[in-house]
Amino acid sequence: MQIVSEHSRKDIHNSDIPVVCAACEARHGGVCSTLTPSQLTELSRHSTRRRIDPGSEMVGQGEATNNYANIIRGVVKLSKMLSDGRQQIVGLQFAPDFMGRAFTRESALSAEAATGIDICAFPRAVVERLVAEAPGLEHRLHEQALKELDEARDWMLTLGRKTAQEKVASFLYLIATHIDPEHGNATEFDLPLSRADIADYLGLTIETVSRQITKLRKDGVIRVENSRRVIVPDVDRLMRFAGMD
Amino acid sequence: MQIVSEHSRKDIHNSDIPVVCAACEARHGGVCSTLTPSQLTELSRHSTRRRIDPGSEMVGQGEATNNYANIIRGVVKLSKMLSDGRQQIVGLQFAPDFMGRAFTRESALSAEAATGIDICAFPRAVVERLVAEAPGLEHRLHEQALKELDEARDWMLTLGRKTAQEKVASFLYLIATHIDPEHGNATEFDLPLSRADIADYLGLTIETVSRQITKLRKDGVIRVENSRRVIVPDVDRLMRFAGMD
DNA sequence: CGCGAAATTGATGCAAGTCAAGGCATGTGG
DNA sequence: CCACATGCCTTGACTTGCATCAATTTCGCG
Repeated sequence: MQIVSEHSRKDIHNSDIPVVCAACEARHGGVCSTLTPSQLTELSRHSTRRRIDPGSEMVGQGEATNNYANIIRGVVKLSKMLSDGRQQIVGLQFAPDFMGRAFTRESALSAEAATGIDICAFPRAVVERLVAEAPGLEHRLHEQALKELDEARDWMLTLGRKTAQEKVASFLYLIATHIDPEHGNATEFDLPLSRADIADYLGLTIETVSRQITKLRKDGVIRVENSRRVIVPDVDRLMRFAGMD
Repeated sequence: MQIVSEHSRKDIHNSDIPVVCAACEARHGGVCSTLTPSQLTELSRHSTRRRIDPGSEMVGQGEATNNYANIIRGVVKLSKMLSDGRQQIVGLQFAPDFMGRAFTRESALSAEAATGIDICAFPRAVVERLVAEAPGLEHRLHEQALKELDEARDWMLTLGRKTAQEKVASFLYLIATHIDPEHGNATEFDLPLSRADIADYLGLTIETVSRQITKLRKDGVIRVENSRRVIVPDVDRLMRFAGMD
């Protein structure tokens, strides 16, 4: 867990938006959008910005979650493990998602930075107090939970019923539609996950992921540079390879 | 979708609990528990009891959800399908779960009665009005969403990383812990799902499910009668076969 | 009893896993 | 600047677990 924390302690007039928040990339998509300026000020007084290195664990499986956070930049992977070490990634969170679980003290998951990330973290207690007085906030958290539930169920279909080829194509399609702001027909991006992580997300082995990527490349569905950078000339075609119509 | 509906239109004093609700099996576990007597009366004035036959579809994939419902009795399966017909069950709902999605007009799922079920259904509009005035209700719905999210993620681990044997054992363990009120070390129950449904829930084929059940039987982990009735002499042992420690 | 649906069982094939070797970057110390 | 180590990724040869195809068998029910 890395450093660079920075309390915002300026004397701000209540009706103004705190400077840290005004410049915040997550201000509109994130939970903060439902708060009044004074609530935002209250929250920001207790918030800390953190930069976290790729690969470092944020919350271990079974640990108490004492903090909530908005992801400002980067990708977080949520995963579960069996006692013998088999692992499954059960969700990815992209900026500006909200992280941490309202009303549940225990996390059954471990959260780990897939890329380098920036977060804006708040202590549990402050969030819970705000939830009690701002009904819009709970509504917002509820919506986020429903969105995650939909994503989880979509992925269950992928895990249970798709072939390795379709799984890998589905993953690439997911990344293409979540990372790249472009929504045109062609797109290009860096994979936020290693082959090992992709395998854990898709319920496959590293070797199978690698072979399927090679196959998609040979079929002209994607082009690959440096094994991390992917170019998708035709997103619709990728989607068809993913078994989605 | 089957019949036997019965409006509750008695003249009830506001401070009393409606008779239909007083006798309702779902009153405590379900969403209704957070409502005041007058809100409960309001809700019950618009509610209908329905009995639904096994196998009949309640909401199709992509259809609008115009009703919410509490499950009074039975098991509902939520599933998703690919365009070529491959199917995956993404969740089971047991009484007294709440069904239907708050704040989302489209269901990306289809809901089907796995067993014969009884539900208590309310129109969308009434629920939404109550949510607006009863903050406790949204909290309750939020909690249900988080519970379903946890279950979905647990199942992702099962789908992605467990062997066929572990998957079937996991399913039997799930049913044992959800159907049977007994929490002792031994238990006995009827499977609410056919082999085909079990296969769709586990991402396997009917044949593999059947073979693994036979194998568990030969290993003495379970006993089977009439192919639906299952006896688990040692639940902890079943749990170990499910890959859970 | 006899029909149809559901479940079991067996034989065979194939997709994905396993095991093992090698490639390709990036880093480090001599 | 090179020699060597290290961490990913790719590729190949082989194995295996589950799917597929094909009969039966059992169950539920008129």
